[in-house]
Amino acid sequence: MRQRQNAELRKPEILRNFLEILVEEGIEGASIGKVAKRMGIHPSLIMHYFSTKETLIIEAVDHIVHEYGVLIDRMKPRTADPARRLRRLLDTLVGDEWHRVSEIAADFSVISISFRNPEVDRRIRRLYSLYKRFLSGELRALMDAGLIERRDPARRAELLMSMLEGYRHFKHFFVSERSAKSFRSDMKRAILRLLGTGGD
Amino acid sequence: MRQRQNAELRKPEILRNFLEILVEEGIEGASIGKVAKRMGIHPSLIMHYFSTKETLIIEAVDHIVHEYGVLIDRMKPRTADPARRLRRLLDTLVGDEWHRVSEIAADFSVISISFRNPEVDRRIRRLYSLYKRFLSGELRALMDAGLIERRDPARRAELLMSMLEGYRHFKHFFVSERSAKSFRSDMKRAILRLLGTGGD
DNA sequence: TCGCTTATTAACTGTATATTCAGTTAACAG
DNA sequence: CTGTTAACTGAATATACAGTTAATAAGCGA
Repeated sequence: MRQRQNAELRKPEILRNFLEILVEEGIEGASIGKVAKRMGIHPSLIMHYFSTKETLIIEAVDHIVHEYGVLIDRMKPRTADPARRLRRLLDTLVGDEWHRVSEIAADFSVISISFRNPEVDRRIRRLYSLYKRFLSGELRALMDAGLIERRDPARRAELLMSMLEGYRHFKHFFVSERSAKSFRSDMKRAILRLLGTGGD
Repeated sequence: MRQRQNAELRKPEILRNFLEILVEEGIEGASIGKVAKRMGIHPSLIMHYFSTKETLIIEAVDHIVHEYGVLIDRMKPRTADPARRLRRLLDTLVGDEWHRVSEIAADFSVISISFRNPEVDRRIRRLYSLYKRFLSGELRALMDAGLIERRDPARRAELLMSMLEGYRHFKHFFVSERSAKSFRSDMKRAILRLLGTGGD
């Protein structure tokens, strides 16, 4: 019996290690045995905290989803000035911070799991709903301020999310081929055009 | 020895069954044993044709990539009339056919694999290159015809691909919530706006 | 110090995994 | 009919897997 810790410390530590393996080896390579070996503990200790692998996966997904939730929350505007809000929104959405939170490899694993795991699917959908609600609200405010074209905010939000998801996906495959910077500014301009700002 | 077939028949049959399981259970659930059981053959027969699981995976990926390649090829215009070409291109890109070729669940699995398998990664990148080259060419032609705004065709192609990838991703999560039809027409209009057509 | 809770390990189970190898059977060419 | 090739099977490999149960040991309050 090496180190003795309590659940408050051990559980997140297990979760962290599981997520690391998920990134490195994908869901097909993420096993309880590997997590235990990496941590230098007995596999059954993991079973002690998470009674089944399924719950370990769910809690890992919850962790990722929660991090994105926090990020969305942090995006909430601190200023009333619409022009600054728009700029800040854009900078955040196509900024690096957003993409640093969670490894894209982990996200793909999670989505991959969601195809067969209804619980995981529900969580992703809930996150997207939150995201959409936030963006719709922001767009509506920008429309009211006359900064972007007045259209159905929810539908515009869906298009915007679609674009951002594609951006994220593509950045992974093209960031090395060409400077990520110019792709980012291209994307920003494309978003502004989609939203219908006066200029450009 | 039940049925005796030759490699030309057996190999693709194994591949087909493997892909089916990949869609149903993901890469984490796709095993040689399951494929064998589903086909009513012995696991070692699969090893006989594909000496390792790795090559089975690679050949499965090749199959999917090839199908997309064919699709891109089929998109090549049959008419010289630029307006019709633009319409046809749009219809194909956001059309159902494109998304029916391969199950999106399989695609996610493939991308998921690509994070750890350089061979698979290479194949995806090659496909994207082909796709980009095709789209760049088409956009250039449309620019020459004065139908869309004149800009760097390659960069516009990247933005377009990004948008389409996001569309594809999102359609899966939102198609039930709202009519896919209106989302599709929204997307079409967004693309036209991105490309910069005269009206809207 | 006693006793309780809980963290932790040890020793398992049964099943699934990919892969190997040696052998068998069918088809077919000479 | 014979020999060769290729399709196919069966059994066995070692390893990894998730999960169970029972035994220890540490910490802590009484």
